[in-house]
Amino acid sequence: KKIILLSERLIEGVEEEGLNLARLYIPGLSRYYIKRLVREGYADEKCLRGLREEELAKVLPERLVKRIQKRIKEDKDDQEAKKQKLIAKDKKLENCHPKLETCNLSPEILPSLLKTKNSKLKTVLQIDQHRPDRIIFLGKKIEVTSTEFSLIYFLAQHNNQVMSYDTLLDELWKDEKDVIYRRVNYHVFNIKKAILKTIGETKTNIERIKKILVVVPGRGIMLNLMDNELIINRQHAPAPAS
DNA sequence: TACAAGTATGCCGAGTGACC
DNA sequence: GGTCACTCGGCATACTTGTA
Repeated sequence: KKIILLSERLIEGVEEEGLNLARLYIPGLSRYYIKRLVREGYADEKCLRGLREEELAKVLPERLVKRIQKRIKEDKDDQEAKKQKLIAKDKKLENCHPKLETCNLSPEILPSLLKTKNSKLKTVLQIDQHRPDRIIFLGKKIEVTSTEFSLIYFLAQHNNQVMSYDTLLDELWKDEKDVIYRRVNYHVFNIKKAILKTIGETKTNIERIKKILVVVPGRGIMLNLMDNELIINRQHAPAPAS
């Protein structure tokens, strides 16, 4: 246990007290800033959650503060969404399978009994909120920048919906007034390039990427995946064997 | 712990090519 | 010819890393 802890410290370059913060994998939260946070007594996500923006800004640069606040907000929203989803699922199960009610099975087990054939389809895109430095495409890790991650994450949250340039600009650059659609294009292009570089720049792959990251001329951009082809993880996921 | 140097990132301007 | 998507090079800034 001590050796595991030590190697984790070596990898992250922080003291033991800073490991909880390092495990958040927030881009820009380097060992230097982790140390500053620990020194101020903010050693984990819980501490950060209780902090106001102004307090965080005393220790960290504004840009990093915004990034942390955004992560905390998304975590909160996600927990709420999961709760609602579970409630809805339970209700659905009660209606469709009245007999199961009498089996004393937990709500966690019930859904697995009702899996459809579709759930066996291969995952195309996997996004882990705690690893904003990469996405997983067809089982392969693809490194992305924080902006690229935010973009793909937003598109994934609105899978199969054309997101207009205005919406994307509002969402990703809400504090800036002079952003132009070229920025969006630039990052979309970078994502495509990174994916193709990893999976291979063949004609088939190029076509496939075009069908998945659809640019609708004059309207916007859409992520086009089946529900079962897309996984958005909010928890630590095991690394793929690539 | 602090700082200098190196690296990564984000952005813009400009250019190209495809399509209508 | 106009519009749009894509690409590249260069620059400023933010961030990371090595080290005294």
